[in-house]
Amino acid sequence: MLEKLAEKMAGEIVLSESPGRTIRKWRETFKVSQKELAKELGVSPSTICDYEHERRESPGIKTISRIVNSIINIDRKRGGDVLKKYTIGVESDAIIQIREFPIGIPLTDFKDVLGAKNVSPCSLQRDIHGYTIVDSVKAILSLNATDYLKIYGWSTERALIFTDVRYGRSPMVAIRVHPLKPACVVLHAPKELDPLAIKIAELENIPLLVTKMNLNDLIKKLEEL
Amino acid sequence: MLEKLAEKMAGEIVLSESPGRTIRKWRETFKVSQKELAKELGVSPSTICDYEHERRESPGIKTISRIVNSIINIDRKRGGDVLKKYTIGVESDAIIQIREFPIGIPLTDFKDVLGAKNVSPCSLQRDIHGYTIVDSVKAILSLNATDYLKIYGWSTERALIFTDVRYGRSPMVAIRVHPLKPACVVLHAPKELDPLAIKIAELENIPLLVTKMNLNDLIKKLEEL
DNA sequence: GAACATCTTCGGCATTTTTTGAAAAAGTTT
DNA sequence: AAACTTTTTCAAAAAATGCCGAAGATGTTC
Repeated sequence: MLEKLAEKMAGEIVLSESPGRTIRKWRETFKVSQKELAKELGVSPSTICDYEHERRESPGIKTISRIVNSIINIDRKRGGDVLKKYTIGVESDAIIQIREFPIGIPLTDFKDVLGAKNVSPCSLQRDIHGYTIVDSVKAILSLNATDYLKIYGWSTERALIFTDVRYGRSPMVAIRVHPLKPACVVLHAPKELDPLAIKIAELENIPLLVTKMNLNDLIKKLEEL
Repeated sequence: MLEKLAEKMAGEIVLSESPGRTIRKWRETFKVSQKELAKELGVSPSTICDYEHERRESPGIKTISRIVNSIINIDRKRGGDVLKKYTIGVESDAIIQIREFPIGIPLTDFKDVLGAKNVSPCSLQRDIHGYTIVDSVKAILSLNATDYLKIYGWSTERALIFTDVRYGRSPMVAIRVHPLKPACVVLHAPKELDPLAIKIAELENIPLLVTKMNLNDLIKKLEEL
């Protein structure tokens, strides 16, 4: 989530008609003075001013990267007040990871990477555009209906990976009652598998995969995708 | 939507551990050769290669901006095949505009800008972080449950502005049955106002505003926010 | 309005970028 | 394996960035 904000800031600056003004906009949004920012960056305040006034027409990306990170960092040191405004609601630790793929990848490839098995009678003939890894127990405890938005990154054409699964029933029930349906559900190392979970998968026509891969390996493998 | 993709590309490149590899990732995602990209940019292919190999540690943002725009442009000239993959689902014209504010703004300010009236008994003591303008008739015809995600940009702390409104009943019913609730609903120039709409607003405790401002003016005013 | 902090402007210099073109390397097709 | 396209490497020269520090302008607070 935070990563996305940083990317948004950087992207906006780069593509802006007036990069300097955009830098300023963000600095002011975070209520950081030039002096403060300069100190964090280890440069003199006049340098910041020069950037904001576009004395350099095309600052290097390292400079932009440092500026963005410094602004965020200053806010963090202060307690992250502005940051919190962007991380909708509470920064729940129920969501372990959210990722988007640059382009759709075939679900079958995704399955193979996970070393997973399709336990539902649903076809894997489709592409997904990202995945979300959710701690199923924490999710039930901490996520309210609105927070589900977070589970879906950009599109619903994504896989939902549930970890810490008992029987796989509650994750599927949650999906059943919610209007936003993922393209695929992955249960990570369930103790047992509730037939009802499979039934729901069938009803909703959402492929249900099961993997027993170690969680860290799984995350690593996915990151390589 | 397209703007966001460009921003994402630029932001990713700037903040990447390896900007060169990220440039390459995007070039390849769009299936553009170095030569082709070089031609579009008006530089020699070796230049592109040098960037991808980070011969320059911190290229200027103008360079990045040109690269991102060129890649997208090439795809566009070809028919926008890759671009389409990013505009999740159909580029519905039901959504007229989506915007995020850098920071929350008081709902009362928002109301004043619209020259709107609060027809519900709900308090305006809250901030919103963005708004979505939706053509209510087209929305009913073309948006399915999953597409509602699009209506909500980043957060649900936003105003939903419905245009082309008859009585304001169906927009409110849609909100009633959906788990994601906006912070405020604005009806644009309804012919009449159904009491049920107000009742739902009250039940859900969502302020219901009505404005008669001309749509173009309204969009313009909002853009100035 | 004096004292203060914040911001703006700019000369100047070391360091980098930007870019080319040519030649070599790597990958594809036939 | 020849013919082809695409990618890699690199020296060199002009241009631009990155940065400082001092002096002036602008705003704020007491």
